[in-house]
Amino acid sequence: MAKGSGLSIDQNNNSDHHFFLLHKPTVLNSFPEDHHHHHHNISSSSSGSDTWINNKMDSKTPPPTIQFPVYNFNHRSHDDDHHNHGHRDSPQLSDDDKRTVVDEMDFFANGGDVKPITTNKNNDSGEPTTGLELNINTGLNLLITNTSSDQSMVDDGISTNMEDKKTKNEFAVLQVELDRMNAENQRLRNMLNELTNNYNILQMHLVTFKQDQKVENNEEHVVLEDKKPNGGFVAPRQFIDLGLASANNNNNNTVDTSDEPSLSSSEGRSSRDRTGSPGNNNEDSTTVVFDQDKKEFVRREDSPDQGYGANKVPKFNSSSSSKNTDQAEATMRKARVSVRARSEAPMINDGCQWRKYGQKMAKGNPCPRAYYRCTMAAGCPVRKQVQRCAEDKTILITTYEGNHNHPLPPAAMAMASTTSSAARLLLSGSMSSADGLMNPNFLARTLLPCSSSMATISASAPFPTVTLDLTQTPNPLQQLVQRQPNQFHIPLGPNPPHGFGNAPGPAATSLLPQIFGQALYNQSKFSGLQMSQDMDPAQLGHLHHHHHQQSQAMHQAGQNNNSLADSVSAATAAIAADPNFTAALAAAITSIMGGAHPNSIANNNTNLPTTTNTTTSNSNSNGKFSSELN
DNA sequence: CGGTTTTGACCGGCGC
DNA sequence: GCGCCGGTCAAAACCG
Repeated sequence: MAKGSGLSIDQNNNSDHHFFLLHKPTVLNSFPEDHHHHHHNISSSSSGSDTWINNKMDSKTPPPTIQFPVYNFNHRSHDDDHHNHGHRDSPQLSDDDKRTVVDEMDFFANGGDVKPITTNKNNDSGEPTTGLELNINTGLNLLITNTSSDQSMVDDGISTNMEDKKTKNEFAVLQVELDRMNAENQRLRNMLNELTNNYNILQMHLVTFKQDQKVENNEEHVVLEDKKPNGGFVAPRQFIDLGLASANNNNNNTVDTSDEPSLSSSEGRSSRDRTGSPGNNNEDSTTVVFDQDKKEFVRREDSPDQGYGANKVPKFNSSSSSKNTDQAEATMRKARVSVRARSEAPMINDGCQWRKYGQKMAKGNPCPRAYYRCTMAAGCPVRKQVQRCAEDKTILITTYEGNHNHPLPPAAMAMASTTSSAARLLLSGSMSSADGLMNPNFLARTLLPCSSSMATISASAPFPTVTLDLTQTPNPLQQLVQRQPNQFHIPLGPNPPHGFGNAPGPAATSLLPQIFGQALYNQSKFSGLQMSQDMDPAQLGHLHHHHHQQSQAMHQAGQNNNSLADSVSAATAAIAADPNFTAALAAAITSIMGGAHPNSIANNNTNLPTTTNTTTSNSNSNGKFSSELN
C-alpha cells in the first residue's frame, strides 16, 4: 500500500543523492548498503549482514589482516568524494539501485587531517589515539593465529581423501577465520568506538567549552554573526540549562545503559511499562531551533522556569541513591529524535520491525498519530510515533524514543542508534560543561552547525528532542521558516556558529548532507521520501506547539526529491551512526576549521552492534499504515 | 495459527 | 475536583 501510495521516489533523486554522498564512505558504518531495496529492507539487510563487516573492513584502508569477500560493495574510495553530487559508484544498479548506494556514512573520514573521530575502521590515518590501533592490530593477529589452530581442529578426520580433506580444511579454516575475524572485529570496533568516542567527546567538549566562553563573554548566547544575511536577530533571552543536565550529571556514563528496556521504577511507572510520563519531562523548557530563514539557531524557552523542570523528575524518584541513575535513564528514554521528511509513504523504512499499538487523533492535527513499538526483540523499549504534519501533510514526522536493547540489522542501525545518540547528545552536554549541564547551545553547536538547516534540538517539554528536518534542502542557503517567540538565534550562516565555524560555510554545511545521504541510502525504504519543495513558513509557525514538531519550514531550493529522502535517512543515520554524533560533528567541524576537507572527515560509526541481523523485515512498517495517515 | 492492526477504554499528568 | 490530552493497554478483528 504504502508503496504505491506514494513513494515517489524520483528517479531524479539520483542526482540528489549524490549530493549527499560527497564523501565517500570509507567508513565502516553500521549501515551496510541497503541501497538495493527501497522498500524492502529484508533483502538488503541480509546482504548487509554479510557485507556489513566487510564494509567496515574495506573501508578505506583494509585492515591488515584478512579481507572478507565483499559482496558488491560499491565501494567508493575517497575519490568519490568530491563534491556534491558526488556519484556513487554503483550506477549500474537497478532502479532501486539507482539510488546510489551509500556505502557508509562517513562522518568524518579520516582524511588526512582529521581527526579524532576515527571511525571504526581500522584506519590508521585518522586515529588520534594510538591505543586504538594497537588494539586493532592485536585483535587481528590473534585471530589469525587462532584460526590456524582451528584448522587442525577441523581437519580431523572428516575426509578420507587427502585432497578433499585439505580442501575442506582450508575452507573450514577460512570460515572459522571469517567468523573469528568478524567477532574480533566487532570487539575491536567496540573498543575503538569507546576510545574514539571518549576522545571525540573530550575534544568536542573542549571546543564547545571554548566556544561557550567566547559566547558568554559576548553576552550569553549572543548571536554570533558571521555573515548572517538576515541579520542575526538575537532574542534577548537567557539560556536555560537543559534540565536534563541536572538529571544527568551523574550519568554520563550510564547513558549507554539506556538501552535497557526497563525504565527505572522510579519513574513511577506502574505495571505499565510506559515510557516516561510526560510529567517527567519538564526538565527543560528550552529549545534550540535553527531558523533557516534567519539562518540562525534559535533558542526558545518553553518554560519560563529555569531549573525547575529538571526537578520534576525527582518527584518520581524518591530514593536518592538510585535517583541519579534513574533520572539518567529516564532522560535517555525520553530523549527523542524526530525526523521530518516529506514522504507520501505512510512510514519511512528504518530497518526495524514495528508493531502498531495505538493510534490517536492528536489535538490540532487532523492526521492521526500512530504509535509503534519495536518488535525486533521482546521488551525492546523503543517506540516511535508517526504523524503527518498538520500544515503540510506531505511531511511525515517520525519520532523515535528509546534505545534498542538488541542487536539491529545494519539497515536499522541508523535509526536505532538515533534515539540513543540523541539522548546521549543531550546528556553528554551536561558532562562537558562546567555547569554540569548541557545546554541547548551545546547541542546546537554540535549538531546544528553541521547539519545547520537540518537539525533542531529541542529540549522543550515534555521531551528533549532532536529534530531532523529533512524537508529542507541541505543547502545552507536554504532558509528555515520557523518563528517562535523567545527564540535565541544563533546565526549559522555559512559559517558555523561559535567557533566551529571558521570553516567555510559550504564545507561545513555540505558535510552533513553528505553524511546523511549516505546513511539514507543504506536504509532501503527511505526511497519513499520525497524532497520537500516548499513549506509555507507561516504554516510552520504553528508547529512548535507540538513538541515533536519543531516548526521548521524549509524552502527547498529546487533540490531533488531524493535529497530529501537522503537527508532524512542521512540525518537519522548520522545520529544513529555515531553515538557520539555530536562528537563526530564537533570533530568534523574542527577539522574543517582546520582547513580539512570535508572528505577528510572520518566516520565514527562506532556503535554498530556486534550482531547484524540481516533478517529485518520491514514488512510492517510500510504496510497498511498508509491508509491511516493522511 | 501466530502475528499484526484496529479501536475503545483506561491511566496519569496537567491546566483550569 | 474536573476535564482535557497524550499515551498505552488489550480484546477483537484481520491477515498471510
